[in-house]
Amino acid sequence: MSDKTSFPAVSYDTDARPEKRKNESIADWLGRQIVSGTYACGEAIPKEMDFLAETGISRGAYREAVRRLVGKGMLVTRTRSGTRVTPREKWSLLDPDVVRWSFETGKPPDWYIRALYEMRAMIEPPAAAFAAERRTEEDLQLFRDALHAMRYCDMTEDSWHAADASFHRAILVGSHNPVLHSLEAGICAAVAHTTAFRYRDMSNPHTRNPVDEHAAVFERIEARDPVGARRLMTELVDTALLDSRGTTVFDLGLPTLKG
Amino acid sequence: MSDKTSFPAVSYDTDARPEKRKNESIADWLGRQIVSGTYACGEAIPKEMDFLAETGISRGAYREAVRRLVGKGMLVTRTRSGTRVTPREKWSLLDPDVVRWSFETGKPPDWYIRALYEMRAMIEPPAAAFAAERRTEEDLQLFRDALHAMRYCDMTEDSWHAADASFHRAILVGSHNPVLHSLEAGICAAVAHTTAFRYRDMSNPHTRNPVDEHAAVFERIEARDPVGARRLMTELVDTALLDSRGTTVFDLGLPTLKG
DNA sequence: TATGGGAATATGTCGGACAAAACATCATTC
DNA sequence: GAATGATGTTTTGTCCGACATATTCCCATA
Repeated sequence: MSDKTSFPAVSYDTDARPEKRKNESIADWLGRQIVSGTYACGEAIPKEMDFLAETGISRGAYREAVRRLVGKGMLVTRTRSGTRVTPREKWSLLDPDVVRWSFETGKPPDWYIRALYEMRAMIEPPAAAFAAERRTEEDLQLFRDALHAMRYCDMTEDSWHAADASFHRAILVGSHNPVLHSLEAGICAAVAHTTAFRYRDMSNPHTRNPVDEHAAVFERIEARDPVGARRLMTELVDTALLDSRGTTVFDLGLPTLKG
Repeated sequence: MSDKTSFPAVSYDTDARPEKRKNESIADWLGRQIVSGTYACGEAIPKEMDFLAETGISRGAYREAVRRLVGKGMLVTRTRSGTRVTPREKWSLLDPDVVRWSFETGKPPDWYIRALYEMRAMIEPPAAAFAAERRTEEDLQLFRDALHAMRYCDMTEDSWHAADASFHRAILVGSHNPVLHSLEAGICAAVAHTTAFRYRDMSNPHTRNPVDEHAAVFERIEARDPVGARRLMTELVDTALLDSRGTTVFDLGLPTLKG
C-alpha cells in the first residue's frame, strides 16, 4: 500500500472543508482512490488493520466510511475474504458523489463522459416537456434568475457555471417528477463538469455563451408548449455533444463494461 | 418510539435471509420504516441511546446502518441536533434498495408509481435504440432466453416475472451505456414491482401475456433498427402505463415534492 | 484423489470511555 | 432592553480493546 497515495495521516484537516466529519473525509478519500483506479475493480483493498496502522484512523470511523461506499455499490465486504472493489457496472454512476469524485480526480475516461452526455440526451428533453406541462410560477422564477445570471456573468467566472447548473436544475425540478428530481444532484454535477471541460478552451469557435438557446427553451416552457420545449432542449444537448466531439476524442469504440 | 414498529429485539434472524449481517438487517429495517412513513420527512428519528436500549443492538452496528442510509441521501446526522429524515427529493429514488423497500412495505404512493413509469418511458425507448446499434451476439442470447421463459411460463408464476425483468435488463445491458447499466437494478426493480401490481387482477381484460410485443422489440434490435426498436419500445411502455391507468387512480394532480 | 476437521485470519459485533459540536441558559455589559 | 459572551447540557463523533463469526487454508486421514 505504500505505493498508493495514502490517506493524509495527520494534516487531513487542512482540506477545503475542515468542518467535515472524519468518516466523511475518509469516504471521500477512499471514493476518489477507487474511481481513479488506484484499486482495480474486483480486487481487494488493504485490510482494516493495515489501513489503521498507516493512517492512525480509528476502526469505527474507517468502517463507517466503508459502509457509505457499500451503499453506493462500490465495495463489498465479506468476512475473512476482505473488502473488494465492485465491478463498475454495479456502481451508482449517477450518484452525485461518484460523479464529483470522477471529475475531481483528473479527466474521467471518455466512455464515462460520453455515457453521461447520452443520459442527458435521454433525460433532459422529456424533462423539459414535463416542465412545460407542469411548471408553476415559482418554477418560472428559478429559470428567470438562472438566465439573468448566465447573461450577465462572464463565462470564465464560476458564477456563470453555477447559473448554468441552476438552469438545468430548474428543468428537473420543474418536471415535477420526484424521481427525476432525485437525479438532480447527479445530473447537475455531470452538466457542470462536462460543460467546464467543454469550455476550457476559450479560443475555440464553439466557445460562446449559449444563453440564447437556454432562453429559447425557457420561452417554450413558459408558453406551456411541451413539443417545442422538447425539441429545443434536444438541440441544446445535441449541440453540446457535438461541440465536445470537436474538442475531444470520442470515437473509441464501445465502452468496456468488464471493469 | 414504543408506538412505532420496533426492530425485532432477539429473533430478528428468523427472517428470510438469516445469513445477513446485522448492520445490513438494521439498515433494511430502518429503510423500510422511513419509506413507509413511520418517521416524517424532516423530523428526527430516535436518538442512538433509545434505539440501543430498545433493540439491544450495539452502537457500532447501528451507526454503520445509519451510514448506509446517509449514503442514499435518506438521513442526515448532526452533532447534538440528532439524526433526521431528509426531504424525499433528496433520496435516491432509483436506488434498488429504495425501490424494493417502497414496494415491499405495502403499496407505494401513486405519485411514486407514476414517476417510475414516466422514467421508464424516458429511458427504455432510447436504451432500446442504443441496443439496436450496439448489441453483441451475447446480448442477443440474453433476449432469447428471457423471451423463451416468458412464452412458456404462466404469468402467475414468479419465473415469468423474473423472465420479464431479464428482458428489460437485457435492454439496458445491451445499450452498452455504463450509466444506463448502473441503473439496471433500480429500473428492473421498478419494472418487476409495477408489473406485478398491474397484473394482480387476472380477470382484467388487459391481463394477457405481452410476450409478443416484447419479441417485436427484440426483432428490431436483432435487425439493428434503432428507429423501429425505439418506436416499439415506446408502445410497450405506453401500453403498460395505460393499462395501469385503467386499474388504479392516477389522476391525483401533480405530485407533492414538499416531503 | 477425495474428504473431513482444525488452525489461521479478516471482517463483524460488542461495550465503555471520552471528544467535539451545537443548542440552551443565564449573566454581563453597553 | 438588546447584544454579547461564558457556561453547561445534550447528542453525535471518535477511539480503544476484546471477542464472535465466517471463510479460507492446510493437513491428516481414508
